[in-house]
Amino acid sequence: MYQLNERQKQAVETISGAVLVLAGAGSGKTRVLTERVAYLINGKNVAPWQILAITFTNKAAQEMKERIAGVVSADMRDMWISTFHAMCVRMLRRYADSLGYTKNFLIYDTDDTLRLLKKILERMGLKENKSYSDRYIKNLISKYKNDNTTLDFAQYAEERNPFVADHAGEIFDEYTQELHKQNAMDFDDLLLNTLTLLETVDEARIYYQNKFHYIMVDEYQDTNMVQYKLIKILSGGYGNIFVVGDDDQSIYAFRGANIRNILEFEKDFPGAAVIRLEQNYRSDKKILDVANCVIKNNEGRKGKTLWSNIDDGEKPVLYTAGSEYEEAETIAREIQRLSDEGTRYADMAILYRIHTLSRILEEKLRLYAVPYRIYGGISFYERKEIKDMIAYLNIIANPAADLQLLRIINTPKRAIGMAKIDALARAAEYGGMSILEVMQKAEALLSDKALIKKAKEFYEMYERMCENAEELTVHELLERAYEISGYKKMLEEEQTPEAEARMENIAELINSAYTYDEEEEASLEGFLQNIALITDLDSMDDKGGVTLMTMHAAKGLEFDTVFIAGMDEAIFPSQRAIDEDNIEEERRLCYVAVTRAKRKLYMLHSNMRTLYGRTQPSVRSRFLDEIDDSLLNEIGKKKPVISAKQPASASERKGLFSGGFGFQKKAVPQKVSGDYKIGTIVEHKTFGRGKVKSIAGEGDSRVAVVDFYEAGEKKMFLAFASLKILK
DNA sequence: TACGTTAGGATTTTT
DNA sequence: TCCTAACGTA
Repeated sequence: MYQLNERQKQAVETISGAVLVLAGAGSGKTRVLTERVAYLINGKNVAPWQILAITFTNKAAQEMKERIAGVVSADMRDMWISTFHAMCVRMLRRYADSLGYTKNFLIYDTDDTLRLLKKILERMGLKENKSYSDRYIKNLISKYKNDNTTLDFAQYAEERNPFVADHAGEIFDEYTQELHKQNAMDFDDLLLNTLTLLETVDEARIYYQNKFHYIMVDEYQDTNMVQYKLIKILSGGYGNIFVVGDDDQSIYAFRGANIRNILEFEKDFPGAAVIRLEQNYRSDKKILDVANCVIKNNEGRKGKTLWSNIDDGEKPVLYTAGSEYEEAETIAREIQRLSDEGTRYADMAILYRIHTLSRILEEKLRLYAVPYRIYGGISFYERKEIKDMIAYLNIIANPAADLQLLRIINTPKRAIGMAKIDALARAAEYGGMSILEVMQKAEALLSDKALIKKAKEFYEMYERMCENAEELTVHELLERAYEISGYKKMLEEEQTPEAEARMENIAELINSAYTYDEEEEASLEGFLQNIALITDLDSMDDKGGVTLMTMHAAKGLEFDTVFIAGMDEAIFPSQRAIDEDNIEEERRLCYVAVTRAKRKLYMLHSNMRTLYGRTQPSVRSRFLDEIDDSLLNEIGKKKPVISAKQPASASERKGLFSGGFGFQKKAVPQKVSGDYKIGTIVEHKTFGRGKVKSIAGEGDSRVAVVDFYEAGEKKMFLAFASLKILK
């Protein structure tokens, strides 16, 4: 491993006071963080329990733990290396009662939160009101909590969206009350309540301020207002606060991150040292030039210029395609070529702004037999089957967990529908008891015969699940619930690839429970209390395919070769960002995407694109225009060319990279295609099949007269018509 | 209650 | 275009 450079060394050894390290992409910030911990412990005799290191994801925390363990011999179990949320849970479990919760409070994840809000909105009769969608309200509440303003929610909401002013306050109050009644906190409450704890409970504040002599925060540009305040208080004892971040990589404003935290660090912590890490050890100089060219157009930034000693690669490529099909095919073909040259699939990635672009990419990768893996979408613990199984565990551990019970009361199907659920819930409300209790005493409490029967059946099943539960390990309980509930049978009978995947996921869950059971003090309660915070069980196992992911998901990763697809206006930057004038964050995203590449970078744009069912001419991204022409190897058509659903012409498919790039080695099956000519048989979605009678015009305005067999003669702009060429 | 049809909506995502 | 959620019907 290389020697630390001067700046890195300075960052490692400046241990007292406030320090801001502006660490550009690939500048070795993780290295600095681990070396610094090692320096504190080995060199300065700091005890591990006096150190607090905070990350954003479990994965990052895990990685840091492993790397520190490699360079430090001291016992690290006493050192706090965790995410913000895990840290808060730890503090709250200790002091929960001083905030009016019990120590075993529940953590509501996104899904639980949405369910609860749905219930409240329905109760208030706002279900059909489009202004009050559950997702929107959830985001608004989350933003409100993250911002930590002095406004109350009703005011906050009204400022942002007058259409929601009437009921915002009431919804929020209901939501808060309901959570508290359930002894539950949502993700944002974890942070917010910890802040309240530290602000109002002297004992807790003094304890932690004295405990943590050295505090370190990774990815500081992603912190929100509450997180900033937490850090501010926690470092109030010794004042040794060390944050690492890159304002140019702040891409999470939409979920509450506030870039002001990093921009104003020196104001927030007067006398702070600022260290810039600008030497990049990852990318070729030519790639960094592109990144610098783009990011320098941002106004609100600290200012950094990345440089690199590596300079033996090729110029980044800008490829202009005629259609998204051609774009995808170009990528697939080039990947195939690079693979033949010896680049491993796992060292290549395709990045895009929106998930929807992955579909066509997938299609073409399959066509060219390129192995790939798609990341994103739902994470392991958000999957339905996993949440269902967890719900079963939850009701075993806590019979009063109504929300969890409702989740699985009719999964698998038990003929307990809306009407029956309603009746049960009402009886529970009326009797002041849980729904399970109602089912237990069904005969005494209910009158409907069919309902009593169902309730008894369910309760008997539940009892079998709970039988000597205390003596069983978590994975045993899971296996039993899986069987007894009929969930296993349901999936087995489905006989679809989806059900197959679900079964594999549940097997994976049981497996992770098994691992947990090995721990000391393993208990069902312990397992459930931590599970809401775990998310990346499906961590990146490289099975060796090309990686497809959003640019957001790619932050922190690196690849030898990176393709950025869909560099079109309205996609990247997104239409929303253009409308709301949020271009700077998009530009930072572009910077992140570009700097993922180590040796080769391809940026692609298409002159024509079908998105959400509409085929439209597409203009190249403004970010591409910001790059000096001399830095890029431009390939492909400059002028928009007409293309229907298939790549335009046979001559184009042969040598897409006509400048000497990728000729095709493998024969690949192709669908019939060709250019529009008089006599071409075409198909239109509504008009059906027809024959081209004449063509006039040029470029975008090329018009064809088509004689449809059934609909008769129609004049069509080829650029918009979305005609399928049959012959 | 379950299933088929239709209308509307469609970024980015961790905990 | 495609997916989901909500609605109406057997």
